[in-house]
Amino acid sequence: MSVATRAKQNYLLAALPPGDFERLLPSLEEAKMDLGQVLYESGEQLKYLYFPTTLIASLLFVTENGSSTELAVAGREGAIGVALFMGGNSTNSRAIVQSAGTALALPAAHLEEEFERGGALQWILLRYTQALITQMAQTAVCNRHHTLDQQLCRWLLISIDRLSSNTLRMTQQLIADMLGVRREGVTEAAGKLQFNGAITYSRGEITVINRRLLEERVCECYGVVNKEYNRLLDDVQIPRQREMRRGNSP
Amino acid sequence: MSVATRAKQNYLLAALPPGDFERLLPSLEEAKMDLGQVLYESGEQLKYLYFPTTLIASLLFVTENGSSTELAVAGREGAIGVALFMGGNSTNSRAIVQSAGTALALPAAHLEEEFERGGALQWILLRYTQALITQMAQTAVCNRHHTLDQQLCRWLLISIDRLSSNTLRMTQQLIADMLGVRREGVTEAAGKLQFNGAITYSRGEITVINRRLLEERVCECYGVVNKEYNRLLDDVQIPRQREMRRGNSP
DNA sequence: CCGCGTCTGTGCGCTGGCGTACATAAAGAA
DNA sequence: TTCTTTATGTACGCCAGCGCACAGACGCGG
Repeated sequence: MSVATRAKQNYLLAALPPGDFERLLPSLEEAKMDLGQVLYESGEQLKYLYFPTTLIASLLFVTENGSSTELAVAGREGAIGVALFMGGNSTNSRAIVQSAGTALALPAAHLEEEFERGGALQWILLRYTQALITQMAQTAVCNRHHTLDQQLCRWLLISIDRLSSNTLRMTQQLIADMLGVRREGVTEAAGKLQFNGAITYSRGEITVINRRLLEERVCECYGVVNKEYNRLLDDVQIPRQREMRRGNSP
Repeated sequence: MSVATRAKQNYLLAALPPGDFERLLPSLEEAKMDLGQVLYESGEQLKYLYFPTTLIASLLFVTENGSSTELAVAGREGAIGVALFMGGNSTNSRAIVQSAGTALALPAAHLEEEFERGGALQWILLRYTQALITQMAQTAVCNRHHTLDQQLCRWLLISIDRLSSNTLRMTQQLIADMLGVRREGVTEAAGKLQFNGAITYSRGEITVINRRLLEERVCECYGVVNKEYNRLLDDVQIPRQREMRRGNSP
């Protein structure tokens, strides 16, 4: 598969107008990554902006005492490493691969160069960042107000939305780490979902067999974030018909 | 007090190089706002980017059932309405005045124009946004892992950091709404702090009398966010000595 | 000065999630 | 096979925070 074909699998890259897309292409490096692999570490100088094509990554924060919290998830609909163009070049969070696959890596220097042009890439990345902010904000809300059961549903939906299959390779321990809860809590919540026929699982493989049931149980956060993504990305996905600038004149 | 003098009270504006600063000045409108006043509503088209000079604003998300969560706080060290330049021009959150005071309002059109230049203002606003992201992320972490007692300490410190006094006009009910908890919970936590001599309060007025005690009790989140702000803002505060571009070459 | 609205204090039962400890079960290695 | 590791199930006590109900207490307006 050519890099161009791969690149089209990432929604942000696919939304670039032809000129910008082709200018970017030679700088993109394919990266195949396994479950648990670290894209960047907290405080570390970022080297690449990653555009996932098939992988999913999780943005985690790890506290002093070792407990963690997932702040957001990014897959083919987004990019990983926004601190590179926002300034600072590093984050407090850690990004790890939640589902193995490939991404295209854009070296920091090329990203900066392209971002500085102030063209389509800048515009798209900023909008995506806005969507990412929404996701993080909703995570804060969800952590405050919603039950573990609901959060697990949300997490499962978010994950399979970014995959082409509805099977995840993921132990309950790992899910617990993402959600920042006890593993036993996940066991219990997952048990209920399995009992209700929403999912099946065994030893590190979870399959969603009835998506509707998850959607019935999930909290509003899932929908809120999706809606906001769509609002922002709908604009992005017809970039050629729009003026490549900020503002939303009709 | 002249607009220029006022503008210098906001750290972001103050950090602009003379040229950019003066170009911006005529567009800035002074706004005096009271406690509880809404800067923008969820989903509403933003009209201004606000640079607080003395007021503090709270970014809130309100869920379907009416409970709320504070996502971040912004005062003279920042700006309110980042969605304006990030794209989308609206947010899911609501911004309300948490402590009465003044702000300078930059109309959306002027902001866009200036942002498009890709100069100092863009650079500073993006960095600030990165800091804001950190704050939101840490709120998510804090909501997950830390106790109400700790969160109240954090909230108090964040607030007085943005004021010149250490007295807040704020009822416990309002604090509870910000933190997304019960009012009774705040009463209890505040009671402990008063007993320990960290604060005093009565009927909508809280005074921090021993900051150290708060710092001893607060969770790591407070420090993490501050440190990241400083890392990002230290660069900003010596803008004339730096090249006004991204990257952090020594 | 009185009355009323607002703000704060307190009590009680409930539940979600935690910490801990240990039991079973499946996959892989020898 | 048998042993070992890893994944999942279950149980028990504990506590933070919730929801609810109501009791002072302060302050303002009439």
